Parts: sequence; structure tokens; C-alpha cells
Amino acid sequence: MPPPTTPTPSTAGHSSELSPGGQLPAGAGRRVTAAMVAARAGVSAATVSLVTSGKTAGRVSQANIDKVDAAVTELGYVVNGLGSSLAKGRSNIVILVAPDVSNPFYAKVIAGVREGIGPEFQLLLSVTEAGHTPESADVRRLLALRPAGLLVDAPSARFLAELQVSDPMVLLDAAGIESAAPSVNFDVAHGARMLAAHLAQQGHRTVAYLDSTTGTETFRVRREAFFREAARLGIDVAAQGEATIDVGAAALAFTEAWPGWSHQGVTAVVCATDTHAYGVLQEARVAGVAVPAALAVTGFDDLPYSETSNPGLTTVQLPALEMGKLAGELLRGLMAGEQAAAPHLTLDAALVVRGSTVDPVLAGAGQGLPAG
Amino acid sequence: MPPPTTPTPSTAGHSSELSPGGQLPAGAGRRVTAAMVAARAGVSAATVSLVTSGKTAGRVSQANIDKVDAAVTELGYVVNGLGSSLAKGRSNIVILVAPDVSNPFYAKVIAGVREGIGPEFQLLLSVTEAGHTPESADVRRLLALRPAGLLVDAPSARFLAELQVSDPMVLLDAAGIESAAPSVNFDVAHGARMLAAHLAQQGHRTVAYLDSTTGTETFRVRREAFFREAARLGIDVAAQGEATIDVGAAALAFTEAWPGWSHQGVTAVVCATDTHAYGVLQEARVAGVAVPAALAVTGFDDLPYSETSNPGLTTVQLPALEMGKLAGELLRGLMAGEQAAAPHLTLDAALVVRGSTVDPVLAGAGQGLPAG
DNA sequence: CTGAAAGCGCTTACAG
DNA sequence: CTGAAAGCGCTTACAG
Repeated sequence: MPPPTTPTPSTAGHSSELSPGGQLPAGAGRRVTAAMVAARAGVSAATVSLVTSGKTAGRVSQANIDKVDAAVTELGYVVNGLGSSLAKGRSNIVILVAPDVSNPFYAKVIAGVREGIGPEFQLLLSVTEAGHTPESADVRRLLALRPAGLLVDAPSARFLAELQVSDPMVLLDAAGIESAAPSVNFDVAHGARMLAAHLAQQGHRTVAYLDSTTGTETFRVRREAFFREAARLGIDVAAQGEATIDVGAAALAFTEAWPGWSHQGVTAVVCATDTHAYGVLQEARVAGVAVPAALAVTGFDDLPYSETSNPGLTTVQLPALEMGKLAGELLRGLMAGEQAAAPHLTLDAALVVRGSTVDPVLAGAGQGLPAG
Repeated sequence: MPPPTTPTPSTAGHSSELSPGGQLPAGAGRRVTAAMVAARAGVSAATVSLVTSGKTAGRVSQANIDKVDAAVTELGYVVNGLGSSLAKGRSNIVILVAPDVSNPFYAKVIAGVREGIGPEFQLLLSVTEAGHTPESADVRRLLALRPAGLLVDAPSARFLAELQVSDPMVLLDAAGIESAAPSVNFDVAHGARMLAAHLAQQGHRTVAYLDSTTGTETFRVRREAFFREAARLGIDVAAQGEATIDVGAAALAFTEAWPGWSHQGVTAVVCATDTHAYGVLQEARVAGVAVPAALAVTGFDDLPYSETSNPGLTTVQLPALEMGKLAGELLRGLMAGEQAAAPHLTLDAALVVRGSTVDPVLAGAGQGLPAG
């Protein structure tokens, strides 16, 4: 790896910790403890705690509330979450373990989760190396933070088996292993069947399947459901490839496989994710293979790019935002000590048909309309 | 928002906390305290602490080390990070604040950061709503966890002004405000100038600039440097647009602007990020605008997709992995109490010329070669 | 309504 | 080499 090529040492110092008057800067929230606030306000630390945690109802006089509030503001006090969590035996942290944060799909999941868990919990992401599934050892380290709850997206069976968690936990997109813990899932099997039906209806008889290399269960379910339905409908899945969830990796896998697939008479490539499909679309164009005339391409997810790509990508739409939200809400209930009433939710998938499987000119106005 | 369409209540219960024998499951790491380990091993809690934190050299006998190790394994003990951090006054958490985790660019930054900070620190991501810049209020909440250090990617000036942090902090991609704290930056201004020179050399005289809507300083620097150099080279930046860092948003912005731009004689669109450029490439194809013959398109980042897209995207390559790594190392030094020797590093940007600005047929073998 | 006290689980001088 | 003790900053019964 090359060294920094233009190192620019600078003399600009850090801002000093103390302002000219020698006071702690307001809002710094550092080194100021509840005891200092208590001293300033002329009350006990217990009263400060009651006020800062909002448990004043019938327990603290308005006069003291005001005094504490004033002192908090003056000193820029922020409750030390470490001490607080230790005393309570539990933090307000919720950790989301996701296999691949760089996939735009997770942006939506995350947004939903935030909404679902509510503002009193702090959402933190545990990130793994791109393309790697999280190791249970990594998660065990996270557990040292005593999170209030855990959210695990697209887990593998091995991961869950190794992981021994008794904290509140909710699984997301755990098709195939949803019974291991409360979970919110997509009906990816149904999506895969709709895909097979659509391809059969378009006259495809020989197709290839481009899978994801991660050992995630949801991909196994997608694949097996597609294979089964394809067989039932007289479609021959003549070839298989696999790649990590990365446009470049998928493109490479397709490029290498295509001559053989073409020779086998493959007329459609079913991809485990939209990201895989993008790689196929690109390389098909480079290779001069017309989509959809010579080759149909499909994905799973319905990422934003799938609508704007040309041709648009026929894909199984998975409601990411909703999954995140429901999982967050489920976890919130669990963290509140509730017993999950319906611990296993499954969200419908919808087939969205676009130009990558149906020529818009031939098909008329059918492009872009959900056909689920 | 529609309700879950296929709710599937299930009776599958959670795994019970105790195994049949009534023992805590090995590896659960819950409720087991250092005191319990000490009792089991027949030593004091202090000795347990010394062993688990690896400070045994000359302080703990091998016999006791073995006894503690055995007890730790038997009970599945995991140090409670809350208590540990509280006692030490500092956690081992490093928080990375990034504006948009769903951008593949950050996957590389994150990988670099992990490498840079080393295994003893735990990296957690603070995520903001997609397209939103992080609020200093959000970060202040994070500070309650007393992180060992803070990494802030692509900060805005306002964000930094509001944020009062005296913890170790390193800025990433903070061109324009790099002096606010130790930082690792890209020389985006140089990249922008190379872009202008390349376009000038290709004969462009009228171009449009598609900016990012986030208030991030690095985008201001990119834009201003490009405008200045363009003016110097006789290029008229006749039009401007903006969109969030999202393919769909950029596509929409381009579609709406293109008739006007075309009318103004625009022959090239310079985009603030590759993601913006993808939207432009797509819509150009839809509109039947030939790239690069009728319209040249450029980006910033050099995401993986830029190499495989068709045409390939001419872009300013920013070494994300290296930036992350250097920032991580810088922070590690700061957290170790070192005074940063060279607190402001700037990494070179490189111009990568591909088919979106130079027709490969006309240009011969020049496609895809770095031209910085 | 209020405060003194115990305790959360750990680490670190300190005395032996 | 070892352990008793104090303390990190907070919260929560408890007694008043």
C-alpha cells in the first residue's frame, strides 16, 4: 500500500479544553458528574438522578427540579451512560448485526429499525468485513456492552447455533431458521415461486441461477423454492454460479460462466439479489447480449437502482423499511419484558415486472407494474 | 403503511435460559461475574481481573493463571464492559459517525478504520437517516457511552461547530475544515482540477455540475476547485443541479434538468460523487443521449461499479481504504495519549479516465488507465 | 418530598 | 505474588 503522498503537517492546535474564564465549556459534557450538579444545585445526587431520568412525578418538588435543570445547563452535564447502565444492569444500546452495511438495502432496514425501537434506545451497528458473515465471537464482544437488545439481520444457521444469547433478540430476514428466536421475515419462497411462474409464462425453459456465496439461510430458501417451482413448471435450471453481494464480483462470475451457459441454451439468469443482477446486466451489455430479447435477468430486493436501470430490473420486492420497523417494535416489546404474542412475522414479497424480462415495446404498458 | 400481510403466529418458544442440568450454558456470558469466577478458582477478584486483562506479567503465578482460565471457561465468563469501562474511566469503544452508510464507499473506509484502530478497540457505527447529516445532539448522546475515541466522516462545518468534544477525535474527508481537529483528507481540489483539465483537453466548453445536497464541506471544496479551474481553462459551467447521494434522486434531477442543459449546449456533466453519475448515465441512456459522444459524465470516488459500468465511469479515485486506515492509526495514537505529530494528512486523488468521457474506439487503448 | 446508603462489576493502588 | 479496600458514576429501595 502506498504511503500518503501529500502529507501536510500542520501546526493548528486542538481547541483548548478550558475557555478563557477557566470554566468548562458548556455542552462539553465531560468530567461533570451528578455529584457536581448536586453540589451546584444544593440537592442530593439522588435528586439529580431523579430529575435527569424524568422520574420526578410525585417525588421531586418543582423548586428542586428547576434548580437541577439550571445546574445541568450551566455545567453542561450529560449522564454517564456507563454508570447509569451499570446501576440499572442494562444499557440503552440496541445493536444491529448486519452482514453487509454497504448494501443500500440496509439503509432502509436501518431506518425502519430506528423508527421501531423508539428514541429512548440508541442504535449502533456492528459491522463486519465486506462479504463476511459476522462471527459469533465478534458478537460476544459486543455483549460485553450489555446491550438492551440485539437485532440480527440475515443470520446463518451456524452463527445462531454458536451464539448463546439470553438478552432480548430479534432476527430479521431469517427465512429457514425463523424459529430460533422471535423474527420478522420476508416470504422469499413465495417471491421465488412468483419469479418461476413469471419466467415460465414468458416461455423460458432453460435458466441459470446466480447465488450469493454467504451461507445465509434466506438465500438457501430463495434458491430451493425457485428450484422446486421451476421443476414443477418444466423449467430446467441448467446451471448455477455464485458470487459475493458485489456488482463487480457478480459481473466477473457472469462473464466467466456465460459462454458455457449460452451453449447450454440458457435464456434467463435468476439472481439471489439485485446487486448480483446489476453485474449481470452490465456484462450482458458488454458482451452484446440483448436483455431481455436474448437473456432475461431477475433479482431480489427491489433496490432504488432497479427502477432506474435500463432495462429496469424485474425483481422480488422485499419491504425492507417495514421489516425493520416491525423488528424494532418487536424488540422494544421484548426489552420491556413483554412476552412476544406473535414472535414470528412474515411479510409478503411482491413481484415487480420490468424491462429485464419483458420487452416494453412488445408488452405494451405492462412495464414497471407490480404483478404480484 | 400496510400491515404485515401474512402474519404467521407461532408457538415456538425461546430457548430456556437454563439447560436441563440447571447450569448456566457455557458461553452465555450472562450474570457470571468476576466474583463468581474468583470463588470458583479460589482466588480474589483482583487476581481474576489481572488475568482477564492480561496484566499477569510478574504479578500472578502460573498456577493461579491456570485456575482462573479454567474457571473462566467453565462458567463462560465475559468481562462486563460497563463495569470495566467505568472503573477505567474510559471504554474501548470507537464510534464512527458517517453520513450515509449505504454508500459502498464507506464499506472501504470502514474496513480501513478497523485495520487502523487495531483489535483492542470495538468499532461501532452511528447511523443517521439516509441523506441526513448527523446531528450534534445525536453524537452527544453517543458521548454518554464514554467512547475511547471518535471518528467523523465528511463533517459539515456547522456540525463541528456545535459539537464540543474533548475526547480523542479524528476527522475523515474533511477538506475545507481539516484544521478543526486531527484529520485525514483527500486532495479533492486537485482531483477537481485534473477533471477540469481532462474535460478541457477533450474539447468541452460548456458543462453542468451536479452537486450533492448535503452541507458537507468536501463537496464545497470539490465544486469550488472545479469552478475555478474550469474558468481558468475557458470552460463555462453553465448550469448546476443537486441531489442527495442516491441513484434515483440523481436520475430524477438529471431528467428534469437535461432539456434545459441540452438547450444551453452542455456537453459534459460533472457529478459530485459516482453515485450521482450512475443516475445520469442511466437517464442519458433512457433519453437516447450517447455517452460520451453527445455527453461526457464524470464522478468522484471510483466505486467498484464505475469500472464495470458501460461505459466505464471517468472519475476521481479517492483511496477510501487508506484514508480509513490512516485515520484509525491516528486515532489510536491519540487514544494512547500521544500528541499527533502530523495531525493533518492529505491523500492524493487520481484521475481515472474511462469510456464515459473518452470513446474507447477513438481513443485506442487509453480506456481505464489512470491518467493522474 | 428528600437524602444517606448500598450496590451495579470492575480496576487499581496499596499493604502485605 | 496476593487480597482487602476504595472508587469509577450512577440508580434505587429505604427511612425519614
